Amino acid sequence: MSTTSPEPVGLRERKKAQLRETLLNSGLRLFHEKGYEKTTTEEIAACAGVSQRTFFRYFASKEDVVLEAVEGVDEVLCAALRARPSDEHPFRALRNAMRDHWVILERENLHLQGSAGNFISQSPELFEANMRYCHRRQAKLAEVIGERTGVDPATDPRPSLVATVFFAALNNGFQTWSASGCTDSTDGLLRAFLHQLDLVPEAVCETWSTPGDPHHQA
Amino acid sequence: MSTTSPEPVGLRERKKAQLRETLLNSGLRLFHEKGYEKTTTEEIAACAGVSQRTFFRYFASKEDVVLEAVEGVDEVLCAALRARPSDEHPFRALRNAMRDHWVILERENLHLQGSAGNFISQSPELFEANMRYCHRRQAKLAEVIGERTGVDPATDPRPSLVATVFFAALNNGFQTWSASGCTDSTDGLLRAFLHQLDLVPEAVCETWSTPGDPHHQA
DNA sequence: GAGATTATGTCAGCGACTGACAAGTGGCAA
DNA sequence: TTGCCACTTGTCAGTCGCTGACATAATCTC
Repeated sequence: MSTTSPEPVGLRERKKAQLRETLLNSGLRLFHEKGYEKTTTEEIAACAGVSQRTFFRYFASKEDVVLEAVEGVDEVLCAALRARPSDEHPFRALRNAMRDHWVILERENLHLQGSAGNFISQSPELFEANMRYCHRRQAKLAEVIGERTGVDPATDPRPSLVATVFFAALNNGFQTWSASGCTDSTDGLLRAFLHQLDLVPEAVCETWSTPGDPHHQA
Repeated sequence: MSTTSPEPVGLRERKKAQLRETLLNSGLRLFHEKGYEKTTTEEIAACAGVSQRTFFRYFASKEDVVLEAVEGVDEVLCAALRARPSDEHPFRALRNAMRDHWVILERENLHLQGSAGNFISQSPELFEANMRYCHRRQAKLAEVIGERTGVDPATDPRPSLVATVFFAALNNGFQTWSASGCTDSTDGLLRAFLHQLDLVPEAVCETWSTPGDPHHQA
């Protein structure tokens, strides 16, 4: 794995971590093959060679399998955000981190988390489910934004607001992308994301361009 | 009801509409009394004097009962938005429509939809569920924004982006409001909403105020 | 190697939700 | 009014996500 986690020492802990990953892989693979809805938790468990009950001892819900994968992706995004110059405006930094993060994901595309991100993007079935995660995910992003700007997300609502708006724009981008056929795999999606992010200022404070001119360059 | 719907003519249709409303009222009342999670669909059905199966013939899911009520509230919001001067910036108009809409809701507070809105606000249990509706709800808002600005939401992504960001800010406001005790019923919530909405420009494009000065007047 | 922890399987059960079938009710024409 | 048709409803059985309880088996500790 690319994510740095402390290596478990005992045999028991090693087996546990191993089973968790087996379950995760089984779930993602089945979701990819048959679709999220058509995959049952029993199948995931059977695929990993354990009982359904054991599956639920490792994952609180079926959705959590997806969330687990997404969190891996988010870690890369947070790292990319931390790497941005600290004088960049938070939202702009997030936008640029998104672009950087995409490159990193593509570079490490062999990793599971990366393919999980793709698979979520490719399955409109998961779009709504993905939205549900956002408010869990935004907390982490808000944390990093708080670090960058030197404010405490617990007292200042702005970091989480930035994160929330960021995900909102992403969701919108995903919608337009999937509405427009979503033929190309990842490149078009990134473009859609960046496009939405760049439209946000106009959508909330800048001059709203004339209706006769709906198009404009990125 | 405050919502204008064509009166059903036949006895059959009238009974149907009546049962639908009975189920809706039963659901909302039980949610309010026992909480959303602790209310079963069987109880709602029994409370309305029908079988569970019949409940699911009127509502696709338990969540849809809440959505139904929220949609009533959204209609008021859309009307308030239409009433705003057309030269107002879409996001600003939405923000002001929110304030107007609140007044209307309070004035018609005896109506069911209004109390439903309150009840959702008061139940943190429903916050996550509420988020799920947003992307259904935003489509309607985007429609009205499209009317106002003279662009087609199907081709121009900005109306739905405005709506998405609007709901994102609202969600954030709800979070901070419920995190801070949520003692006052509705007035504090409106203030939290407006506060978040007013922070959005700063969060995405304007100057990010210094960390040493976390507070600022509304 | 014995005893205490911990992980797992099995089983039974709840609640949301669905399909199928039978029975009741309203609408309408002869 | 009668009789037929469409529609609505209840009942039943079943699926799936998810959980608690208990017994068994694996691991860890001494």
